[in-house]
Amino acid sequence: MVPDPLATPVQRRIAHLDMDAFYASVELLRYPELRGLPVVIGGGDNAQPCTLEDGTRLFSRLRGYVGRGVITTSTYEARALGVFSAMGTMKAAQLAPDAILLPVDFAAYRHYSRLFKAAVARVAPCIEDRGIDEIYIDLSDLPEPTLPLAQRIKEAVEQATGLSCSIGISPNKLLSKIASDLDKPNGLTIIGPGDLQRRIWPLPVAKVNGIGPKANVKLAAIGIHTIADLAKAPADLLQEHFGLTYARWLMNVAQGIDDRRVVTHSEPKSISRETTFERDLHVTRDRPALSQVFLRLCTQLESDLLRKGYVGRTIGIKLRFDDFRTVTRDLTLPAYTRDAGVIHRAAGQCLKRITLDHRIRLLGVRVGSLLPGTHVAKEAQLQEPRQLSLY
DNA sequence: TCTGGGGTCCTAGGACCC
DNA sequence: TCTGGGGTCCTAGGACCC
Repeated sequence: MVPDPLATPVQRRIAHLDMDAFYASVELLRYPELRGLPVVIGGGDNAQPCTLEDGTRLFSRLRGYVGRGVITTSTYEARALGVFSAMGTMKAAQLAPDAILLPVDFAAYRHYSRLFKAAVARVAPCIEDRGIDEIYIDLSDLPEPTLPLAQRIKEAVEQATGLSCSIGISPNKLLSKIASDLDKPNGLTIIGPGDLQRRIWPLPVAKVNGIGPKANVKLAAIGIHTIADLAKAPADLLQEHFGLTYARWLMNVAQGIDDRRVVTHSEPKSISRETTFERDLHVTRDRPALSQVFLRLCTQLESDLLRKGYVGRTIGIKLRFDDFRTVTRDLTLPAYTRDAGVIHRAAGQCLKRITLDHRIRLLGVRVGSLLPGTHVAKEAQLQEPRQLSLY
């Protein structure tokens, strides 16, 4: 039977679950003696703690950090000192020189990510992955009342990982995402009818997922700071500054309207590798170093594609210059590939199209237009390296 | 004290085809 | 010879997110 498009949509029940200070919390499982201290994650391997013969551990401090790293996560104690995600580590060292610095350990975070997602799935299986530390969950088809259900999910996560999370629940992703942040850490916030004006409207517009720094500045310039301001804003004013599409979306946001589904499966579109150099490299003088990194990125991509089972046919490069200007070039090949040599040659073609008149800060290589590799073996011919020298 | 690495989506212009 | 649309693919840049 065809669903009636005019039928009243059933109220959904969508949860957003966000792990609390995820990377830092995983590190605290491993180093419990750091609980209660300001700790930041973002060091390189030289920030690795060392263990003395008597078993006591020595930790690096932020003081004296030199390099181009950024903080990926900080404990709530470090946040109290003004240290937040994405802040340059050298700046963080100014603010909190005595904070503990730990290196990032993605393998460990991925492990705990799998654990918490599996635990949630046993309670509520309709899950959308939103990265390593957060998910959306569609609870609509579960019979249990919202509050005990949410508590059961939090307990399942705690049991499986020893970690706490914050959950927001509302009829849609937009509001649930905002809600999960309202009572962190270890929060549980349910947004029901009538809560929009009381709990959402007073918030700054930047709390909305999709309003980033640029849009925030533009909104502030026309006197819109809170979501209530946005709700009061005339439609034509918004349209004048943001265009029809984005203006409509903004107006829906202010009314708490969002029809996006919870997407339980998606295929990757691109895979990339990039690196920022410790110092900006000179195109000719540092040629050997640049070439070596360029080749390494391509071989890493080959193994990423192999491990994940994909081939791609759009090869792209990304350069960031010393003035932070970023340029990209890409090239679509006639056949799919995962071969490092093929990627390297195509990326080399891309590189030739860029005027290199500044030192280079970052180099990246990307493979897009991905297809699952097993399918391609039948449907499209994998390009052999020898054939590629024709290009 | 300049700002990581891995992604997605959107826009917009040009090529090319019908 | 001039003037059209529509549709798709490719490319570059930018905003945004975790």
